[in-house]
Amino acid sequence: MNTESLAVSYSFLRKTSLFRGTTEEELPDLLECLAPVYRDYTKNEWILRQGEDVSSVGMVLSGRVQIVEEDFWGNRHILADAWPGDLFAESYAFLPGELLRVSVIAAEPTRVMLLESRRMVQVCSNACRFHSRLVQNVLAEAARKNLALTRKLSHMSKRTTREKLFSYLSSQSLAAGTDVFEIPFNRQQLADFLCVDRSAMSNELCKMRDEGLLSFERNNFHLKSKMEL
Amino acid sequence: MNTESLAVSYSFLRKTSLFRGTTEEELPDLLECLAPVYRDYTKNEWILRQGEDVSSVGMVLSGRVQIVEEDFWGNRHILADAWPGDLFAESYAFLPGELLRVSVIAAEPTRVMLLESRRMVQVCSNACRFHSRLVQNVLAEAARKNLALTRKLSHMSKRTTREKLFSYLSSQSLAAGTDVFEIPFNRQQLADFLCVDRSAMSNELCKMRDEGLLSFERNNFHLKSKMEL
DNA sequence: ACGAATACGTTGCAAAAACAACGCAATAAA
DNA sequence: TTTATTGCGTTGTTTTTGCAACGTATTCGT
Repeated sequence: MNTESLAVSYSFLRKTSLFRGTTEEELPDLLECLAPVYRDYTKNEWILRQGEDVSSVGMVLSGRVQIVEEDFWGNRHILADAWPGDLFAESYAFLPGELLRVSVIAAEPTRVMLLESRRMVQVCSNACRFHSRLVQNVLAEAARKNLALTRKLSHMSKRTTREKLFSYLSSQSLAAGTDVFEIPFNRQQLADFLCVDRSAMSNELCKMRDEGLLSFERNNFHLKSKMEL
Repeated sequence: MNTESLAVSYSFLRKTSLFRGTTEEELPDLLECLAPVYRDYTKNEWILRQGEDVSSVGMVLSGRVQIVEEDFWGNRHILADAWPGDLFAESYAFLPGELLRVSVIAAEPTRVMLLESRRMVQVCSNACRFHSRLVQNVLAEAARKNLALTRKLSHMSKRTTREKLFSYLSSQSLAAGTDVFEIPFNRQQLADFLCVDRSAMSNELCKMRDEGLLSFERNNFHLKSKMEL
């Protein structure tokens, strides 16, 4: 692990969810105020280990990291990838005393930026309005993630594949505002998202179609209301 | 719905997750700066409706509200209760343009406080350091919720009841730091949490015990490591 | 001490899901 | 054009689950 402090491209940062909306001119001041720490890791090097108490938000600048979980028996599960611009450990950083339940490892040679959460929310005489933007972005990201998790959970909490499908499709339909809509998944991806078997799901989908509850072609669906039955 | 603006007890507010850590003296200034709107609702009166675009965080002051979801066919599901001190619609409030996918209804005669999210993150000449505390609290709550959802999801994404149990118990064991630990659920609550049938779960648990993978008595569990097998 | 309520395990059966294997059409690559 | 590859549906078999019903020990209220 190398801790040289090299420059980051402002244009790159301004595209990230964290710094979105900051102007070219205020970004340098903001960065100075945040006092980021830059670190370089080789492939397969640990960035954060399960059990640590972190107080900084991480951002991938280049390369790629994996969020992994080791269970009681030492089995390792990959929970997520983080690509350039993505944050990691952000939930833990804002919860002092909460120990990491996951580890973060560099999947490739990777450079990251660490931002102390304290500095992100703290008052700072000269950069308050930049902080305000930063806080808005962090809150919006947390909120977005929260809603996505809540929605996924509401589908997955259904007992049968049919109910999971209805829950998901109903949600998509309401989001689209019409009973005819397109989904962003193919069958395998939808099955993975709902945590069910693809063929079983495909089967159920066709049964539902045969019963007249809906119709579809590829990713295009049409939910039938009670009126149409 | 009544919009009288009556006082709130400071001692009550200081116990809520949102205002935790504020001092008795700074709270009045902070409240003035936040310009809360107070509203009273009768039983079964809608507070927020699906499809609305909210920009304020709600807090229940007295009574109780329910977060409900209406699906494509009009079936109503109760997603959660919010009690005095609890927030609602907080994820939506920080996402401008994101339309409510749930409704909020008063389950009893209820008084709520609405706080514009803009005012919570905005710079304000005289109360910056109070805002800093508020922002910390909001972020910490979002982070806490996020972690809880992620963990629950990681259990629920397992295919079989046995795997769900292992995922949950392993997580509890790691949190406790020992292989002997207590869980905060009885069997029915655990089954509800993992979204499986109680009797099927009980059955699986006993099979796992008979196979020597773990032992338990009531809420006390002991996970056996590979060494012990 | 008594009956009621609760928590938990157990069993059998029917329903549903996972799994594996295969066929077919559409698309992409050679 | 021919040959892989991908996406999707279909079928049959095995495993797992949900569901309903019941037995028993423990707790609780009176």
